Amino acid sequence: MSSNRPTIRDVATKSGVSKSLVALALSGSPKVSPTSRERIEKAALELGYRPNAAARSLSVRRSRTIGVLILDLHNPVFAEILDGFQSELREHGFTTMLVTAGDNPVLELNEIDKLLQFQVEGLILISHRLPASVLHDVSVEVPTVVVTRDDIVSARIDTVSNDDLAGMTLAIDHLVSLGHTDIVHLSGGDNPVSHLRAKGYSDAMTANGLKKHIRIVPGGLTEAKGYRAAAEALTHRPTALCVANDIAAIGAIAAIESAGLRVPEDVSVIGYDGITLGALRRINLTTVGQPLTELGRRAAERILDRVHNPTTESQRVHLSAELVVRGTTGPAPTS
Amino acid sequence: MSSNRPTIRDVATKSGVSKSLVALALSGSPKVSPTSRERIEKAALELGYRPNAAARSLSVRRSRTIGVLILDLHNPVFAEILDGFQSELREHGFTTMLVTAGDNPVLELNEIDKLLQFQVEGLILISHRLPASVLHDVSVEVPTVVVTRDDIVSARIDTVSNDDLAGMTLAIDHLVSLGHTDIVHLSGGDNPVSHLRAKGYSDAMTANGLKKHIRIVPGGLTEAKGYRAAAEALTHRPTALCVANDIAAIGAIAAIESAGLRVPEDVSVIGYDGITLGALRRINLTTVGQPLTELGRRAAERILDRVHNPTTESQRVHLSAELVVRGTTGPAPTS
DNA sequence: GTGAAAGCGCTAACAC
DNA sequence: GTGTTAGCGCTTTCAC
Repeated sequence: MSSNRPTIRDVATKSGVSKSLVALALSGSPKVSPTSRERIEKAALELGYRPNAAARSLSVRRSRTIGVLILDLHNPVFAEILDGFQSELREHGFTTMLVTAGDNPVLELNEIDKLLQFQVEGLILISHRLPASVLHDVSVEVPTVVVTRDDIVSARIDTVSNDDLAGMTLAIDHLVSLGHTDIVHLSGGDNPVSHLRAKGYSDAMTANGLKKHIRIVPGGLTEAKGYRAAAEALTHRPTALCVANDIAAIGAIAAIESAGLRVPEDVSVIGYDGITLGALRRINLTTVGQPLTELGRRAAERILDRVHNPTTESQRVHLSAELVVRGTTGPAPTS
Repeated sequence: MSSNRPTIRDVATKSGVSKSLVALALSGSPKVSPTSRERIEKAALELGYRPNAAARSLSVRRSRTIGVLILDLHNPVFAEILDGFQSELREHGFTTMLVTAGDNPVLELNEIDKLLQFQVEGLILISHRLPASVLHDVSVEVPTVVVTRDDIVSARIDTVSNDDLAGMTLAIDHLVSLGHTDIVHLSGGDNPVSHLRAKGYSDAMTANGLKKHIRIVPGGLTEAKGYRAAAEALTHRPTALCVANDIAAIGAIAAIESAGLRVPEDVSVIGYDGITLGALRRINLTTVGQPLTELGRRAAERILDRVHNPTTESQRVHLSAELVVRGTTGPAPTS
């Protein structure tokens, strides 16, 4: 189109020097005379020159860009993780290219492909549901770190996650210590993290001698799905609901209340994630908190490491979750 | 580095044809014999060929990318707007490149610069606080649409926003109809949108003959700031709080309750934005709802239009907000 | 149908 | 210090 943006060539002619000298000057090389440098900088400024990243990337064969795929921007969890690595990467001169694919696995793959076409130097994948095989293929091309998921066992993929199994144990032990036995798990649906949490629930129940009480109601990671799952779970009158994540837990609470029951007097509810959403202050949700920002920070650290020495072995970073006791859990009702 | 990603040249040699034929075939040109096409596609697949976006962008001088600057991913408002244009742009073959700058105006400018270096073909700016002069400079280089803000009067910038003035009138009229007169506005701080909403409040109060009751307490757009502002406002015991946005309103409610007051029996609260956050279902916030996804959709429409015919005059799209009466507003207490 | 060649804007040897 | 040159991977005339 009318793309008459000034190029390095324009700056060169305007300041009466060669292209390469402009390049040198603009990259702050010491081997440029002060006079030339000044003239060049002046010309660049007047022209409103802005380097073309595509051209540079093509030439140096480095994009200095990290691609980030986020599952769902609606869940504050992701915004918090993002906080963690965005600034970190920026400090190291990397731009982050952020894409989302809604809830569509095909699009997800598609977006990763686009990221790769842009020659990103690394990939941070947050809570996707891509099969391990695809991830492996991708990781061959570019350093990849997967956040909030540690079920990937590839020598080329780093993972940064909290220990969901241990986290769930925290939740169940807490409920058991309050006297609960009829603890139902509202699952997060068919994705790796949710599978893990469901397993954590079962394991912890078994460890507490409550194997017979294990009951999992299929749910999802959204508020609406938490609501529906809770409504179903309630037909058997459990005394506690252990929910796959905070957002769904909020939905569960709504369901409990519309059933005319009180939280935590009649039913206790515990979530997972530890989002610091304002609205939660009021709900005062008991939950298992992940160090979200730290998760992001560590992801940046891993990717940076891999980008700089591509041969390093992959690492699996585990951060521990902690129990955050607030107002939605209480003693089991003594019916 | 070890960048041995296959190029079009590799595909060419492997399939025994020329570079240009590969390009033609891969772009689906009809003037390629079925035989060649098949061979080329097979080679591309086997090699795992992926076109280099930087090279293409350089060659065709189009990036097919739209840059998006979002103020703060934590506020669900932005995620919803994003939903609106992301899919729209994708359908039209554009990739969106998303950046955030936290709460830092300098970084914001910096990020825009980066976007421009990547040769984005359009810019969508969401609720930034950049001065009009900067915006103007940017809009000269690339089609720009500003969302949720309409105080920009540049012939080259499109705006897509709701009518904050009218929205505030809705809020105040609602409260007045419930018998309230002591209505305090908790402002959103020093940014264009908040200024507008504050003005809307004042205007509407005046229109209702309540000019003397006008009182604005400086706040902010986060839950914490809403909490603090409400705490201050409460010292004068208003009967209603009209808050700059939903998130801050949630904070305000928390403040009211910790002061031992009830919502809405003692104090009514109305927010602004109409976020569909799960947690809100429980709080049941009365608010002025903006058509957020639609706002995003229209932004995409505008940018697409401008990209395709750069000479079109800029437009100012106004969408109307609507009153969403829920549980946090009620009749003024009959002290 | 297919190939050769030029060029997008930049960087990086390499000469001078 | 400064200029020349080649080349990054791709698209796109233009011949054949």
